[in-house]
Amino acid sequence: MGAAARRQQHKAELRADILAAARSLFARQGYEGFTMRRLAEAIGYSPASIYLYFKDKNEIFDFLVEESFATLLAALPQPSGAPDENPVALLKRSLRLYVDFGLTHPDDYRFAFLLAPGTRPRPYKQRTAYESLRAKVALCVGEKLFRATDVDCTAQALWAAAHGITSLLIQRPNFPWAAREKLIGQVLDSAVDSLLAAPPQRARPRRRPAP
Amino acid sequence: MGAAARRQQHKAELRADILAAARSLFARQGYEGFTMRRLAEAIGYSPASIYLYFKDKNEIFDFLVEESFATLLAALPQPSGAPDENPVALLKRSLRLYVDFGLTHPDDYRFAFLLAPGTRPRPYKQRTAYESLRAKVALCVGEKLFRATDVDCTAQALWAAAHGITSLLIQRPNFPWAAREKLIGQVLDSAVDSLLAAPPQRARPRRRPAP
DNA sequence: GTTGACTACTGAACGTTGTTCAGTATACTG
DNA sequence: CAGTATACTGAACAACGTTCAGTAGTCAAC
Repeated sequence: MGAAARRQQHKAELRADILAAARSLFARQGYEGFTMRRLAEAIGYSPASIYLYFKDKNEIFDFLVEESFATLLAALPQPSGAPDENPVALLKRSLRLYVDFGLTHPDDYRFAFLLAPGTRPRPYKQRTAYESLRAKVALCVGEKLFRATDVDCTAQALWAAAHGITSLLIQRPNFPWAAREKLIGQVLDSAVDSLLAAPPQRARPRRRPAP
Repeated sequence: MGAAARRQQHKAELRADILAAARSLFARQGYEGFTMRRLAEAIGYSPASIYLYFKDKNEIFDFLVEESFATLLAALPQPSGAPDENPVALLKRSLRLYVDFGLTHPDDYRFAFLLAPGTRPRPYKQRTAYESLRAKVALCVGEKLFRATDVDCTAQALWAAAHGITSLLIQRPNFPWAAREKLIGQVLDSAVDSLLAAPPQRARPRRRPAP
C-alpha cells in the first residue's frame, strides 16, 4: 500500500508543479503567451500529459483565479483580529489593502477580475472576499456609524470604488494619472466619508460611541 | 480618372462593410467567436482579402474601440450645451450617462476597457472622453462648488467610481447585486457629494408643509 | 519467475486559429 | 489590342487546444 501512497503523493506534487509553472508562465508572458504547449515544455512533459491532471485549460485558469482570491483574502485584515479598532478605520484599512494588493499583484488581480468571462459559475473565494468586506460594513452599520442601513448596497458601492481605481491603474498604466497616493486616497475617502452619519450636525459634538 | 475615383469609393465602402460585419459579429458571438475566417464569410470574401484592407486582426479591433469611444463621447452631454444648468448636476448627469452607456453597450465597454491590453498606444478618443469629464469638473472647481482644487485628481477619482460600478456589473452579471438603480446612485452620489464645498447639509427627508 | 492488470506517459493526429504569398482573373490605360 | 495595375483567392505555414491509440514501466498475484 506504500507504493500507492507514494504514487498519489507524486501525482499531487506534479499537479502543484503544473500550477506553479502555469502561474509563472502567465506572469511572464501574459494571457496570450499562456499556452498548453509552452506549459508542457516548462514542466518537461508532453502537452497531452497535462490533461491527466486537469480537464482543460480553463480548469487551470479557474484554479489560478481561486488561488489569487485566496491570496487576496489572506492579505485582508480580519475583523475579529483587532479588538477595539474603530470599525470605520478598519474598513478603510481593508479597502486600502485591497487596492494595494491589486497594484502589487496585478496578474492575480487580472486573473480574478479582468480576464474571467464572468459568466462562469466559479468564484467561490470571491464570495468569501466579499463576505469579509460585507462583515466590516455591517459592523459600521451596526454601531450606527453610517447613515445608510443597506449593508449589501453599501458594501458593493465601496467595492465598486476600490475596484474602479485598482483596475484602471492596472489596465491603463500609460495614462497620465495624478499622484497615485493622493488619487487612491481620494477615491476611498470619498466613498467611505460620504457614508458617515452626519457628524457635528448642529454644533453638537458627538463622541464616538464606546463599544 | 473617374474610374480611379469609383474604385477608391468602392474600396472605402468595402472597408466600412468589413467594420460593420466585424462589430455585428463581435456583438453576436463575443470576443472568442470573433474570427477572421468568420468575418470573411460574413462579407462574402476570402480571409486573405481582409488583409488588403486592414493590417491584422488587432487593427480592426482597435478601430472598433475608437469607434466605441466616439459613440460614448457623442452620448455625453456637452458642457456648453445647457447654459445655466448647475455644474454639479451636469457632472452627475454625465457620470450617470457614462454608466448607462456601459450597461447598454457592454460589448463596446468591454472593447474599450476590459479587453484592450492597455499597453497599446492607441486610445485617442479615450483621452477626448476624459477631457470631457475633466472640463466638467473644472467648471465645478472654477465656481468654487468643490472643496478640492486638483482638477485631474478629482476627475480621475470620479472616473474610477463610475468605471468601477460599470465594469463590475458588466463583468459579474451573476453576482447577487443590490438593486441596480440604488447601487449606481449610491456610488455616484458618494463620489460627487463628498467633494462638495461647505455642504448645504443635504436635504433632510424632513419636508416643509406646502403653504 | 512469469503473467496480467494497471498506471503514467507520449506521438501523432484533428480541427481550429491568424497570417502570408504566389498566382489568377478582371478592368483600365495607352 | 497589348500591357499593366488592381482585386482577389487557394493553398500553405506555424501555432493553438484537445483527443486517442499505443507504449513503456510498475505492482499483485499465482
